[in-house]
Amino acid sequence: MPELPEVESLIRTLRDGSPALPGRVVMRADIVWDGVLANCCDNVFQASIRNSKFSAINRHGKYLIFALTAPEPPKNIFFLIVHLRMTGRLYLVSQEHALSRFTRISLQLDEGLALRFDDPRKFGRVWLVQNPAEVTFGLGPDALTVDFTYFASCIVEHRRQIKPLLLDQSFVAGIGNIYADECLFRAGINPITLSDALNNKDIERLYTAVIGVLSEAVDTQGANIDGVFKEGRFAVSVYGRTGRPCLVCNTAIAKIRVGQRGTHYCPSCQPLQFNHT
DNA sequence: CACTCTACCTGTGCGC
DNA sequence: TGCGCACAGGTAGAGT
Repeated sequence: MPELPEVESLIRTLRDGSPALPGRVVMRADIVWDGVLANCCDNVFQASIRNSKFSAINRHGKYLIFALTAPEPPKNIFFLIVHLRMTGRLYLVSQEHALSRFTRISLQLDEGLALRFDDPRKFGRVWLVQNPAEVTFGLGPDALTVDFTYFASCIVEHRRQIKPLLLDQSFVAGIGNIYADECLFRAGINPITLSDALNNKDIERLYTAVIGVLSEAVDTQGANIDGVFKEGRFAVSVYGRTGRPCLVCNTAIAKIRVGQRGTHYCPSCQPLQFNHT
């Protein structure tokens, strides 16, 4: 599942890899499945993006934000927003490369290239907007650069289980199920601890864990999880390791459901200490 | 406000 | 081999 580190990794590949996306011009848009278009119809999408040139690539949480320059003066800037959700994939290939059965959009570019969006589950969406905030207005600050004061005050001002709070994109943007489990493990915090029961030291450890886990995962091009997501080299400690020994204390990793999500943790390293009411 | 459930989807992997 | 089914999870929206 692409989360913040996988999305950031993808941006770097598209921006700095070879071939690179910035500077490429869209010759034609092929919408293979129009359910992927979140805010416009097939015709409008094709007409709007045609002959536009890709420039900056950015990200807010798990949303990819592609700046494009329209061809005719005044050459206004607009944005293609992409959310990969769970199984979306975005990649640059030669136009000769055959479409996969899961290709939903193929953008034909100059220089014989194509930007493909594949998504078996059809959960991923794309938007075309004048301002990225039209899509990202509900998101909290990006998890990689969130500041401690904001982070700490949101935690104590709410009274929610800490894991669902970490997953709440309006609190911080970018953490998904895998990294939520990893961050809580590193911080030694039980996933169902109520947020207002955390003291300053706990919050500091959690903040350090969030920034640390996510930046390490970015540095290693994302997570490496058997059968789930194997693009990168970031080794998970608890996610998907149910029943296997904790890497710190050898206790069997437990799996429970928290807010309808599979949740992995070490009962010994992450004891539930203070959920008084 | 916090929570739970459902819908959206389909590939994968299990038990039988 | 093949069938049925639980499972995976990001997000929105409705309901408790």
